[in-house]
Amino acid sequence: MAQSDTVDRILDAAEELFADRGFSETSLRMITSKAKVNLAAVNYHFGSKNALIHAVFARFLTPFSATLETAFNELEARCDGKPPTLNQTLWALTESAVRMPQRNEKGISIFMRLLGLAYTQSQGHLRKFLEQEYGDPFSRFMRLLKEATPQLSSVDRYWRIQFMLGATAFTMSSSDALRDILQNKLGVETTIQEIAARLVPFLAAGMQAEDKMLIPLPDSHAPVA
Amino acid sequence: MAQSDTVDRILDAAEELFADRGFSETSLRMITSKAKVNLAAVNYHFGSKNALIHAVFARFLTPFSATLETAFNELEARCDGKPPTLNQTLWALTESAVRMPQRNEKGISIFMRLLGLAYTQSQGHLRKFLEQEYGDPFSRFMRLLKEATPQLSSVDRYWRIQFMLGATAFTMSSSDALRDILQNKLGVETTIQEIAARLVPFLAAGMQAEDKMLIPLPDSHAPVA
DNA sequence: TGGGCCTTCAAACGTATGTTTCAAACAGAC
DNA sequence: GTCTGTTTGAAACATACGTTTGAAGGCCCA
Repeated sequence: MAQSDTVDRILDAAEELFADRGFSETSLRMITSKAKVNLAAVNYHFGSKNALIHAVFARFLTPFSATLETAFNELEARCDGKPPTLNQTLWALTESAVRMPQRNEKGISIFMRLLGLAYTQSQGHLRKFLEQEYGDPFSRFMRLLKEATPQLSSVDRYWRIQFMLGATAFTMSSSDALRDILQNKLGVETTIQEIAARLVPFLAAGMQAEDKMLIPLPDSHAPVA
Repeated sequence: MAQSDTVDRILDAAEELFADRGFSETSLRMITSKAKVNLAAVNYHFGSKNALIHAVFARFLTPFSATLETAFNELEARCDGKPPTLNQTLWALTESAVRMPQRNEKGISIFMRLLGLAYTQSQGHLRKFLEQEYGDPFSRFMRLLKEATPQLSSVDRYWRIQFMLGATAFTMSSSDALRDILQNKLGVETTIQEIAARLVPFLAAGMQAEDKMLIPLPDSHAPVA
């Protein structure tokens, strides 16, 4: 198949370049020359650069959200009635991500970085696209988190979820570089699974921290309640 | 002074636009028209767009790193001999940020977002600039963290610091958008101080989580209590 | 008042971008 | 083999960008 070959080569090149340099900083010419296809191929197959960005996300996110859906189904079935714990919920997500069939060894971390970029760069179109295309599994995850942390106020939970997202997206997105540093400095090898194994307890502990405020702001500043 | 007026107006406009839209997505023409100065003024006063970006950071970071230095000094003096605790260290940082004299009410949050962007967008020149200009207080902060968590292995500490950085950078880098969402969904107003007050305990709890691993590695679907 | 210096201004420059065009190459069906 | 619809190719398009230019304006001090 000439077509699907071209399409996939474009998607592969775009995915990697976007993850390396961001969306605006990656030109169609970089993508097409890395993919060894004609410049016009992008607009022919995808219609526009924005549509290509969406396609890159869809290629990963569509199967992933299906995997996640069944993982959540199994989890809820196993807990019949009772809400899953925070650890179970986090682990169901982590597992689904790690188990995703990967095109290559850096598949997952590339994609994590893309998600982080999507969240950070205020590319309006991307946010809208992700929300209306994959809002459902996300809402479900949020619901599970809510049921697993009934002791938190809505506002607390909201922010702590953001903190979790941040720690995850940030770490995963730069895990290649971080692993290299660790390798050089401490001579330790690390797999993405091991990172996840360290991350989940960190997140769970943070999520369940009891106090909003351990230390009063010194002197002149009124502490935030 | 006509000059300093122009320079400051450019810096103000640039700071805000960069925070809103990122560096590459903000053109000099947007900046100069928002600042109501001539297009050439940027290259005249700063030399280039990159130099302008550096100047935006320097205007905040230079006084901030001085404030931070004295905060660390005071903290270590107060603890005479003993290493400051994790919470004290985190708060010293947070406090210094919050106490910075602000040009306007959104000063701090704008700048936090800029720092987040600097960390995520892999603008090479920016990273190099920040490292060699403000690397010292950062190293000192790292040393304090190490002394505050002697129970952690180097590897554990390394990763958990990455998690903290991630949660912070990521949250700050999108804090405006997040606050908007929160405002619309729950009708709650949030200041950057309140976000910080929620973030620090989250980080401290995660940093001090006792277990590396509650859950078996993902080959088995075994759940966790 | 006039000369020198710093600053502003409008206009242009060269380059890079996303997108379009249209002819050539190709595939499969009859 | 010829025809038809799809895919590639090289080139051009219009636009936006960062930067440079050279003249005009404003200010201070001799």
